[in-house]
Amino acid sequence: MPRGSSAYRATPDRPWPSDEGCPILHVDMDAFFASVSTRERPDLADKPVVVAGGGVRGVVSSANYIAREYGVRSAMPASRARTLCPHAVFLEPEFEQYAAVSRDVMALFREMTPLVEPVSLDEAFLDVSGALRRLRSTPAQLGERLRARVFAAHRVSCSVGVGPSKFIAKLSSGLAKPDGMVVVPRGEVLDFLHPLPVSALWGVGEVTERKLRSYGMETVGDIAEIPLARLRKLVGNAAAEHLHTLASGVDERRVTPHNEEKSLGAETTFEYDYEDPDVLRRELLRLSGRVAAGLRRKGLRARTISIKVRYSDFRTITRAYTMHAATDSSREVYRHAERLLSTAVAPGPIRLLGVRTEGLGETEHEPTQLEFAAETEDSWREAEVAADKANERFGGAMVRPASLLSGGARRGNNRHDS
DNA sequence: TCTGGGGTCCTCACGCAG
DNA sequence: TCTGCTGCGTGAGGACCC
Repeated sequence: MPRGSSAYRATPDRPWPSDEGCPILHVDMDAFFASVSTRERPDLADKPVVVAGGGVRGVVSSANYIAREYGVRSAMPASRARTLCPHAVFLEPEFEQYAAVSRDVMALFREMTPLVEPVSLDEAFLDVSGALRRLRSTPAQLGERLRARVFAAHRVSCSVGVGPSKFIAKLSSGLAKPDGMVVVPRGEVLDFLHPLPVSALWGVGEVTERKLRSYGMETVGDIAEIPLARLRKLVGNAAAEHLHTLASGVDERRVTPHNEEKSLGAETTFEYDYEDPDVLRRELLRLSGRVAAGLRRKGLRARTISIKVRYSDFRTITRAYTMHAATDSSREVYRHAERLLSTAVAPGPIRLLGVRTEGLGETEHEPTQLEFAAETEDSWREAEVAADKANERFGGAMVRPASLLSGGARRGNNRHDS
């Protein structure tokens, strides 16, 4: 950007730029997992720290800013991170702790405004338009107050972007990192936006960036200028509309506190590739149980069951089956997943297996016609609900199918298998 | 370098029905 | 009766996000 991101920051001799008409805040925790895992460890304060899943196939979940100076990035294979920064301290992720801190931080946000939309454990959008008068503050003042409160309560820093829309607020928080705040005035959106590289647009990843660059489009301004019809030919209708609108500084998406879930799944990468049908079936049973338990916990049922298989050469396939009636039964999910695996998947060494459920709807306790036909289904479900309660009470998977009691596959980075 | 896990959304192909 | 068109549901795959 011509003015540089510093133009949108406050300095000791210059106040914040105008935040009038900028009610959207994007709050992003700085190197969240690494920060939480090291906040009780002053001995690690000046050392590179990498949080990465265990196993030979783990990837980096988070790296502190010292490790990033060596080129370590999240989603990078842990083996690569070790090569780049051999003296870094590698920590196992502590997901329960991250989730607990995240819950508390989101609760802090909700004290300011009910319009909080969590994006992930470590970031959220806030619409503070209703809170301005009540708290007698401007958006920038609220942003600074939030940052101070989060640090005081949890000793982890966060960055805040303030803007007229979600997209601008999100870009701003990225520029504010680490531990800062950026305000982009409503009247300066296009000046801010147009010099940025095309990859700054939400929805432009590696592939689309390559494509756009190959047609000479380097900046967001280039996207705004190109005729929509030409952009459609390049990236398809929906993406073209989306990119063109964002590049013109328009983003009318609201902050929505409750988004309905569209799918629920679980997958696992094995430490070694497996081909043995018994091992694969056991893993499928475990994954089906986890997914169905998740459905029951959330009061949901699914109509479509799909499985995902990644072969040793990284070729990935999915196979799906849609049922007449929705289910939340582990047994039912497994039955369809197993049939897909045995009939629709070519044999070969497999590194990843996944189960996903889609077409979600809320649980209706009135049994469906088909469930009447399947006389035993209700009693199975009752047994599964009882098992859920036992697992909830005693923690972990205390109650599980007998076939899971021994001889499982060696799994890699199992995030939720505590 | 050798690639996790949990998601959303889009495109395209195909079968089916009107 | 056959063909083309259109809309819809489904399935598969891919790109992208955190």
